[in-house]
This record gives sequence, structure tokens and C-alpha cells, in this order.
Amino acid sequence: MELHFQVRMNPKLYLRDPEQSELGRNIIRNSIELIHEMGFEDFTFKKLSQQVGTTEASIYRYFENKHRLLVYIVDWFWTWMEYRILFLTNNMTDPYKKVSTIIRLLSSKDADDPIYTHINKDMLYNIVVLEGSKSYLTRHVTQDNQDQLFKPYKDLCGRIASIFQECNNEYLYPRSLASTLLEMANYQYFFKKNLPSLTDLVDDRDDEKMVAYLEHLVFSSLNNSPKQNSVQASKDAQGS
Amino acid sequence: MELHFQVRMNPKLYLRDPEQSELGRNIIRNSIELIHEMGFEDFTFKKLSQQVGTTEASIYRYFENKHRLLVYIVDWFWTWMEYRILFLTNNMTDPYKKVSTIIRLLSSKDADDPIYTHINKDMLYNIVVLEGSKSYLTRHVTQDNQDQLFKPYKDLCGRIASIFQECNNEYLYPRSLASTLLEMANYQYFFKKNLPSLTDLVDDRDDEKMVAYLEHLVFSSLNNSPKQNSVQASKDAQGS
DNA sequence: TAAATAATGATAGTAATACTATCTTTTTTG
DNA sequence: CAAAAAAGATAGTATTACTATCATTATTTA
Repeated sequence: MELHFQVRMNPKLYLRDPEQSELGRNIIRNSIELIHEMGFEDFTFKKLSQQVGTTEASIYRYFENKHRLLVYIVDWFWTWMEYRILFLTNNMTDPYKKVSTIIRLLSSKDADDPIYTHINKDMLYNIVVLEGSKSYLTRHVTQDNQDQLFKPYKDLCGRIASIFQECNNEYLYPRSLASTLLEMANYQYFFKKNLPSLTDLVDDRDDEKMVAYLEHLVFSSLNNSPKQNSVQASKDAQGS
Repeated sequence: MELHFQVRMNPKLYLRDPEQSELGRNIIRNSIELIHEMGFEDFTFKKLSQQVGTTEASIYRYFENKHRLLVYIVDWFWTWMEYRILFLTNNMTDPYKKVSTIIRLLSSKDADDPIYTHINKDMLYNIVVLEGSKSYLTRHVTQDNQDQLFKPYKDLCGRIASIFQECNNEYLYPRSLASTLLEMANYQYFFKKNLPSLTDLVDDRDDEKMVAYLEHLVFSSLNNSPKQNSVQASKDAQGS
């Protein structure tokens, strides 16, 4: 049996499904390259059309505007991430092991999977780090949310949250901790690369320190009794 | 003795110091109003000049472009935040109490201080939440960082990190935990307001749940022994 | 107080952006 | 093969993000 991973994107994201044509796939591939190269602010449909070898009008037939295209790309990433998480944690029984696996997946840019070869996963990861939060940090976030544009991210967050609850069913903040983990996996990577004084993560080749920090953060919180007042807990630890 | 809080901004942020003239202060006040109202993407110097009652050319005499103006506003916020933190934690001896105070300050939008009345603190807080990370999430972050544009944020992060170390001088990730706290204070507030499924914080009037979550997160991590492997710790907690 | 200097206003202009519209040609499909 | 759909070609518009210039009005200081 060949299980085929098929990313089905929310139709509200596009005017014409880019997966259904060569031109559409070219638009996605070149978008990723260009946004990665020049950043979302400097990225335009004009430049994209030239890179693709088509016209601006044709791009507009696929995407309403460049923000929708960004959301499309970011959504694709999170859908793919959830798929990978599901695949690798599926046969695990220990929820703590699942969390470790998730943290490892969230922390590493190098993912050598052979699917969707027109999508450069390394560039994609870096785009999500740098531009991902711009997909929802807008004045129209409520409308976009009603259009389900953030469903992949929210689904993943929900899945991680429920694994947190498997770890500790008394834990009070599974969703907040999940969104904290998701955001911080990206932000700490960004800080390490660009504003290193905001982290303790030296720029080593592998991502071990990042994994260690995120695991420490998540497991500490998960295993700290929710009944215990945290200030009190700290005082106990001090012996005062 | 009247202690006067004076915000001295990095001169690289502006072409002409907006604090030194009525027009400059009007530019700042109206920028905050407009960005708050329409979001940074839709905010333009044209609209700003009309609101201020001046010309576009005059705005350009103060700020190179709207991104610099955003960084100015965000920097102002963090400088002011550090001042308030310093002021309220100055006479404390218990570092855990300092952390609690910091979390409380970071979590509440209502700050009734009577200084710099031309700056609406409530709008400012909401701008920093929604637009703050756009100040550094750019392709020119390295150049901007060399120009010290993020110094207020980094200073604050460093100050919080050193208080974390006062709490536990064996703690391995004081800076990462500080940036996590700073980012999450804003993000969880944004999620609660706009994408509530990403949090466990119900939209109550006061900010108690937010404070509780952030305290739990920070204190759990601070008080979890760094020598202990976190996966091991979790297994111990399970009794396996 | 006059002269010099600095700040602002008024106006114009340009290249690029973010689209929309229309018409023709090519490709796909029934 | 005919009809329909997709793509190409081209044009056009309002707005954005600036730069430039010159006149006017404050402010400083000699």
C-alpha cells in the first residue's frame, strides 16, 4: 500500500487551485524562493511574474493578493508539519515521548522527505520563521479567522494541547503552552540567528540546545502541580 | 525632589528629534492613533500628514520611513516599560517578587501614569502587541541591530534574565526564558483577543489568568533543577 | 533689532505598487 | 471538432513611497 500524503488547502485561500496546474505549482515554488530571498515586504506579484515567466494578471488569477499567498504557504507548512508529527508519533504510547518527538520536529529545519519536491522545505521553514506571524498579525485577523485561514495552525496547536493533557490531565494551560511552544520554536531560532543576545542558544550546528530549552520549558510546566501556587512553589524552593 | 523620567531615544531612529518640537510630538501622537486605528500596513505618511495637519514632506523630515517610525514607537514602549519595572522592583529584595511584579506589568494594558500625556498608553500597548514583532521581523534586522535599534528590548530582556539568575543561579536559559516571557505576554494577549482557541485564557475583565499562566510557566522552569534531564524528570513524575 | 539660520509649508514630480479590465491566443475537455 | 477554460498580452488607474525645490514663518544670536 502506498500511502499518499495529500495536502488539501482551504479553497478560500486561492482563486484558482495552484496545485492543479504547472503554472500554479511554479507560482508556489517561485514565491517561496522570492520571499525567502527578499522578504515578504519587498516581494511583489510583478517580480514573481517575471521570475515565473508569466504575467502579473496570471498571478492574480490564482491569488487575490500577496497576503493570501503568504497564508497559503504558511498553512501548507503547518499542514505538512502536523502530518509529520502524526506519522512519527502514531505508534507511541508514552505521551512524553510524543512531546519530545514534536519538539524535535519543530526545532529542526532539515527534513529530508521526498514529497512535494517543488517545495523547498528549508526555504519554507525560514519563511515561516520570519514571516509566519505576519499571516495573522493584521487588522483583518478576525475576518481571516472566520474564513478558517488559520485552521492548520490551530489544529496543530489543539493536537499538541491534547497530548499535553495526556501527560498531565490536571494541567491548566494546555493550549497556551502549545501555542507558546509553537511560537518559541520559531522565535528562538530567529533570535539565535539574528539577535543572539535574546537567547542562550549558541549557534551550534545541530539543534540540541534548542531542543533542550524547549523540553525543559514544556516539561517543567507540565510536571509542576497545578494546585500549587507558583509563587509559593518558588518560596518553597528557596526554603523561605 | 521631582524625579523626571526622560526617554532618550537612539538618534539613528529619526532625522529630526520628534520630542523637540510641537510638530514632532504631534507626529508621534497621531501615528499612534492611526496605526492603532488602521494597522501598520494601511498606515501611510500621507494619511498621517493629513491627520496632523501638515505635509508629507514635513513627516519625512522627522522619519526616514514608516518602519523607522514604528521602531521608534516600539522602542519608546520598551524603554518606558523598563523604567516602570525598575521603579517598582527597585526596593525589593526577593527576586521572585520582582519576577511577579514584572509579569504583572507586562500583562496589564491599563497603566495610569501621568507622564508623556501626548502618548496614549493603551493604544501604544495594543500597537506593540500587534505590530511590535514587525519591527525586527525583516530582512534588514542585522543592519538595524547594528544601528542599536533594538537596544531597549534587548536591555529589558537582559535585565529580566539577570533577575532570573538571582532566582536560580544554576538556571541555564535566563535569556531565552526572558524573551519567551516578553513575547508570550504579548502573544497570549493577542491570541486571547483574536484567536482564542490558541489559549486557555478566557476573556475576563482582569488579567489574572494571564498572570497565572506566565507565572506558572516561568517559575516552573526556573525551579526545575537544570542538572536533571527533563525527559527523565517527566518519567519520574509518571513513576515509570 | 537686524541678520542669519532653522523649521515648516506648498507644490511638483517620479518610479513602483497593487490592483482591474479587456482582448487574443493557446490548451484542455466533452 | 466545438466549446470552454486557461493563459498571454497589453493597457490603465489610484495609491504609495519617496525626492526636490522654493517660499514663508519662526527662532536664534550677533
